[in-house]
Amino acid sequence: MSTRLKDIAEKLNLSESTVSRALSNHPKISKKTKNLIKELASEMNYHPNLIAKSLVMKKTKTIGLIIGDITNPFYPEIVKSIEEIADKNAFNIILCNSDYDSEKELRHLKMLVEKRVDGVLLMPVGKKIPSISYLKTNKIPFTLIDTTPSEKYDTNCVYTDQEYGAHIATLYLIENGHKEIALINGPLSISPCQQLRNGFLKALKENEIIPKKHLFFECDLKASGSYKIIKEFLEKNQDNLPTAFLCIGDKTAIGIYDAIYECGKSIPEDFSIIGNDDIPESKYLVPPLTTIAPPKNSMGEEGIKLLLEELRNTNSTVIYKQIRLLPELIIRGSTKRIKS
Amino acid sequence: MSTRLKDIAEKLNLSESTVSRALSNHPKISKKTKNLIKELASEMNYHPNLIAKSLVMKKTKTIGLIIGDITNPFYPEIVKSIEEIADKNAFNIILCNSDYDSEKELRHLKMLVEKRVDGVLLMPVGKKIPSISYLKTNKIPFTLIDTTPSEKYDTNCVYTDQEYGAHIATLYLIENGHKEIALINGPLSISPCQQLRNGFLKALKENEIIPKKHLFFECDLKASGSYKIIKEFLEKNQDNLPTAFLCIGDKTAIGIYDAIYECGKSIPEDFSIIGNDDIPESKYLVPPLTTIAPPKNSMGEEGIKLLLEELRNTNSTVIYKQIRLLPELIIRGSTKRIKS
DNA sequence: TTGTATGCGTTATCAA
DNA sequence: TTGATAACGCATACAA
Repeated sequence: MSTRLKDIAEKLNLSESTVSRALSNHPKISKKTKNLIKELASEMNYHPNLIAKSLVMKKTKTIGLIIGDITNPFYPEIVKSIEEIADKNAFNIILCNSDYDSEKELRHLKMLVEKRVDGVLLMPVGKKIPSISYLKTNKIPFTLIDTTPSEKYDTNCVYTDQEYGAHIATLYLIENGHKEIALINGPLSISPCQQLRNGFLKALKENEIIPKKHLFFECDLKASGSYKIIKEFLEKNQDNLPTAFLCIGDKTAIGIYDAIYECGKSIPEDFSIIGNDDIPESKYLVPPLTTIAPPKNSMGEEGIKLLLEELRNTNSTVIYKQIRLLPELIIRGSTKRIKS
Repeated sequence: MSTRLKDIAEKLNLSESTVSRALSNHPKISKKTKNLIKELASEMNYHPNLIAKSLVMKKTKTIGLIIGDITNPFYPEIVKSIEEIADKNAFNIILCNSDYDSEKELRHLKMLVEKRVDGVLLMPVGKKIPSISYLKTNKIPFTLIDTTPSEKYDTNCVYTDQEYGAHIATLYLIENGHKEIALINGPLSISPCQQLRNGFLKALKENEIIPKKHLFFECDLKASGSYKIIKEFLEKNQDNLPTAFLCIGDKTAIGIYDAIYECGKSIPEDFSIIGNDDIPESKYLVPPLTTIAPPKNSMGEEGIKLLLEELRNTNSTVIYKQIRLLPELIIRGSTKRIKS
């Protein structure tokens, strides 16, 4: 049994309240007794029971963080900056992996609510409606990270403008003489893929390049997905080939590297490639991958800050903020100027 | 205000206790009232307050996990397997980064204790004495991951036998004709570095190779550390060069890659290199890095299992287990057979 | 400046 | 099968 306020109080013939006050630096207490109490407390190896305190205060000083999978190199930086700022504000993080499964996400969410976390940071998977409405109906403060808010819900969120990223990446290719650009996208049902497409089309249009149907591909988001599709494409087509690939993710780009190399072609001599995500291994690829880098640290920082702000805000009227962050094109070795 | 047992009880003219029993599937309760209560509970959007429950039960179903830095690619896999198994056992994880600072580690530890986590999983930094004795004196169940127990403490721990790893790696080099092998180590004050050295020396001795002083290096653990030292070494020495490098970490190996390339030499033609850690980017290096791979998943799994076991064990006598795990040599492209 | 009493939401013990 | 009551460890309003 760990020692309680009561134990200290009894030894000193004081009341629990004074002990409580002494230990929480309450103003109305004499220096003498305060020091006395503090000394004994540390002698008795007292550690306040934050569970009991939470019950009284209705605050746990912990927030829930739900991500896809910490093993995905996209997340660690985000998680780190969140934990860092949370720590500075005396909050702890309960980390949950949804494994991109919205049922699991919801299950975690329920647990977090039952544990009475003060708020939730959510990086939702595909259909985010159930989780969001759950949070809403239970009035849990939360902010969404790396997702655009659906129109139906007003929420705190921070997102990176992927359309912008796709746009500058495509412009960069065009400026370097590329006109036949393939878009290796993921399922169009999810927002980032739509945004990639939009930014891509926008850049094409601005340069009066007509999109060609046979250069649009849709794969799953693993390296193996793009590998298969592009390998087959390269084997079957000798002409009408693109000079560049714009990919929905770095993993996708890696699949394309493999496909290209297996066909005896080289990068960037035969094809320029741009990825998206800037996962750590991308800079070690041969050649190092040019990629659209999301502002991971900012996403984490702004996300947790937004949440903490809402937690501090005692007004009943909450004003939701949507923070738009811009990705950055990191130019490495997988892109090359060609004669146009 | 979220709804409480009391709210449900009042609406039904029942006592709190029956409602409690109904909701926790207590046997002694009639089906009728049970169903009645359950229905109303979900109607009223009831979520049990686990804080209150924890206070009574003295169990929080959450465990603290302290690692160095989630941004270090060594950790995510470990964290993932821990979270997965914890989840299956209805536990949550509070994640803390120590940033390899033992004061910060201790600070986190105190917070975790105050939050009354049921147990702690600790991947301690250098001097682990303060944290461990803190856990001991407070009787917090814990297990150490990726660290050998100091003799003074008996604790639960899972560790990988780095001496074994260094041994098989060195043997592999020797079998492939290498005799002049440089050891790029970290500070000998920390245990893994000593183990690396021991395994290395053992293999040398078994093959009657006499260790040469000028082939022992001691750097910090960043890529920049080994880079500087080896670059200088290669520039100053034309002969007496080693044919292979055994490194304390993959990062260290990356620094050596850079140094070697800048001196116009190549891998593995001029030098064979073996790393240690198997971080994700290593397989994308050119050439892909041969490395000693710690059993990350097993470390996480065995660690959390050990802790859960201790938590389940209601006996007052605890038997501590030390689980020894073996690393594996992953042979990729950075090592080559030479004529001996 | 200190003490008393009450409540936070739950489970558990004992009666009914 | 159900209910009343105490307890978990703390904070706070009110009284002294």
